[in-house]
Amino acid sequence: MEHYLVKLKEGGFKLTPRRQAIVELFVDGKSHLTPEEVWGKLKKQFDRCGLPGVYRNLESLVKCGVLTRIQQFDRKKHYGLCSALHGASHHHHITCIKCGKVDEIKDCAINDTKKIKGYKIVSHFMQVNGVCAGCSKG
Amino acid sequence: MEHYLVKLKEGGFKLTPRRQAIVELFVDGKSHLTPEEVWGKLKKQFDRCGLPGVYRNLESLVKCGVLTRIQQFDRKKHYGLCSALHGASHHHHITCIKCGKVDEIKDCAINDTKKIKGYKIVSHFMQVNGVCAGCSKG
DNA sequence: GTATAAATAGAAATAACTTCTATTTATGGA
DNA sequence: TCCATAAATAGAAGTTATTTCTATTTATAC
Repeated sequence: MEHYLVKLKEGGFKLTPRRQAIVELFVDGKSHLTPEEVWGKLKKQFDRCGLPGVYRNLESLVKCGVLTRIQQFDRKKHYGLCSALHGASHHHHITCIKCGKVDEIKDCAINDTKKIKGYKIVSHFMQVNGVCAGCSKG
Repeated sequence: MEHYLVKLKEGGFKLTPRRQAIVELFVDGKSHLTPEEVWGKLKKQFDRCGLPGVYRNLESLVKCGVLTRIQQFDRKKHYGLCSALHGASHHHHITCIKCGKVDEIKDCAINDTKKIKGYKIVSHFMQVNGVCAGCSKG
């Protein structure tokens, strides 16, 4: 938890109660959330609480490396905790389609210096969806 | 071109002028397009032409395997030609960020029978963005 | 404490996409 | 070649997620 708040400050962002609460949601919940879901949970803690603020904070948290955006083929934004400790070691995410848990995949065939089919690679995105050990048992 | 129209019919879809024109756009343009972009080009060919029809047709073309959806981190849908001949051989896409050209990547470390970190893999998505040979020269 | 810029709520606006209804059209069979 | 049918269509209206705007509040550095 501490670690994430440090990242926020390092990114030049202020440490507000809203932001702390949002980070806590992700740390405790261990799942990925949409802005609306975050808002729903946040409203329980704060009397007055605006959805636009949630959107802005989620993007701020992405900018300073606390969260990562996750692609789903719906029209919503999805965010998950980016738990790569100590900076930007290259990794992707695997998401449990039952409970929403997000884990990391460290090994990845792509790296941005490699060339594929004559393309100079600029960036890449990978996401794996599956059922986690816990949910498989259930 | 012919090949794609066959796929449409095989999928139980009618072969309408709209659909042929849409497929042609992708075949000729060799790039990925948003529904709005498709609509813009289509309006030049057809006097009356509705945007909802474009959305529906693009989804139909995905269903029969002619097009594939491509993820970008904007709020728009993106479609590209799915040029895997003769059925669903597993592949991903590499997109040129300059000209929008889409190519295929055949080798992929992930396959859906494998297990990662205890997860039973259900599906995965990969996209690579780069600059193609042609655009690198320019 | 106080000045400052950043963060905030709430309202209003935007943009992308979807649904609905009536009309038109591709297609397979007579 | 004509006809019946279900599918495809346009255009209008609706929906939903996200963004912008304005005035107010608040974290932080001094």
